[in-house]
Amino acid sequence: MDTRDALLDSAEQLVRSRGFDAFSYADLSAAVGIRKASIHHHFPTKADLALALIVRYRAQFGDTLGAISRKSATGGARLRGYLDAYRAALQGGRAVCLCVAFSAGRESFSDPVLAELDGFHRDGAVWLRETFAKGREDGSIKAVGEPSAEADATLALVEGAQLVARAAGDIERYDAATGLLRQRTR
Amino acid sequence: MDTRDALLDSAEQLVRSRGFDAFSYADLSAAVGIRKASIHHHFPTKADLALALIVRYRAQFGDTLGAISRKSATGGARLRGYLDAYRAALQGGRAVCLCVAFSAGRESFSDPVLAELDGFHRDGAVWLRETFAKGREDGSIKAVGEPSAEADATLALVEGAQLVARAAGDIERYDAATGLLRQRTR
DNA sequence: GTCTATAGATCGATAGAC
DNA sequence: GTCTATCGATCTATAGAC
Repeated sequence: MDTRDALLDSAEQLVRSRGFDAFSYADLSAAVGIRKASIHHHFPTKADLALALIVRYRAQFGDTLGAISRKSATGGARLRGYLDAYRAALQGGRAVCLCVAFSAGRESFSDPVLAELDGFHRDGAVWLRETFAKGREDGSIKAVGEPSAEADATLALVEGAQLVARAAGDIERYDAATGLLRQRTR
Repeated sequence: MDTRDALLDSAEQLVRSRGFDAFSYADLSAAVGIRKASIHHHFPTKADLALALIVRYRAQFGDTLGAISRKSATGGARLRGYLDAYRAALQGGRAVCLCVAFSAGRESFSDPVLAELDGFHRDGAVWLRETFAKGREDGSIKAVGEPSAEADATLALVEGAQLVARAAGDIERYDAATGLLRQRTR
């Protein structure tokens, strides 16, 4: 793996576990094993690093959603895959997904970063809307209301569940918050 | 109002709009109109300030929930009051409530602060559980599942809705995320 | 209780050798 | 592309006069 990717990987982990404002190039230097000045060669400013992180994350998460779609026969299976993906990102309660971390620190970011963050949320809402529409058609999700309203509610639910679970450092909170929704897929 | 309260008020606003790590005693000094060194007289360390903020917020929010309970005749009315309270805290999309801000920055806090934060979440979950139980009895909330599961889901939903709305700087996102739940109270 | 002054650390970022 | 060295700004916190 080249240095740029290693920097992005370590930076993403630091953002997700500590927050964007709470880690420094010194932390990143220690994690990757090169000097602070060398990081600036790859990402001249921290704003450049933030943009690279969110662009990569949005693309990767789009791939993840595509993979869930392909292997899920029903809308309910898709929704369970989505809940599982956010659950895995919690790392047992020691991190949140990058979008939650970025949403929480939105004051620190430039407009291009905020635009990507908004795009990430819109991507997720579109995918969820299709998922609920499918689940309503095939009967694999119970009591489906307006799909776009279900999508907006589900996006907020999983991000809030991550936040609450992370605050307590306990992944049980995520399961408790998402339990009713998961039950609707059985 | 005495200086200590003025400091807490300004600090709370700064935390909710920028995040705990992203404001400094210099910002607080400018907001309140006394010198940085004078702030240390009231709150020797920033950790002391954090604890005072969350303790006060937990107590105030408990009062708010009590007031909602007293003026609400049904479980549904209580739930609408809860959704309204979190909506008002958004300040049009320019801030989040203190618990969301603290949850997001949990790495910056000492154990006593995290214990208060957890207490805040437990208080809210207990109140919501009673609210859903009441709404199920009096028929003012539709399709109520297990009250404690409804409570955990609702807490995560409103915190996530705040996060998404704040990220976009648009309170419409809060209304979109909470619309289905609100509909269940009609 | 508020002030001036400053300590000591850390921050993001840059210059220039190799 | 990575390094040493360093800059100027900012951070939390303290000392001591008033």
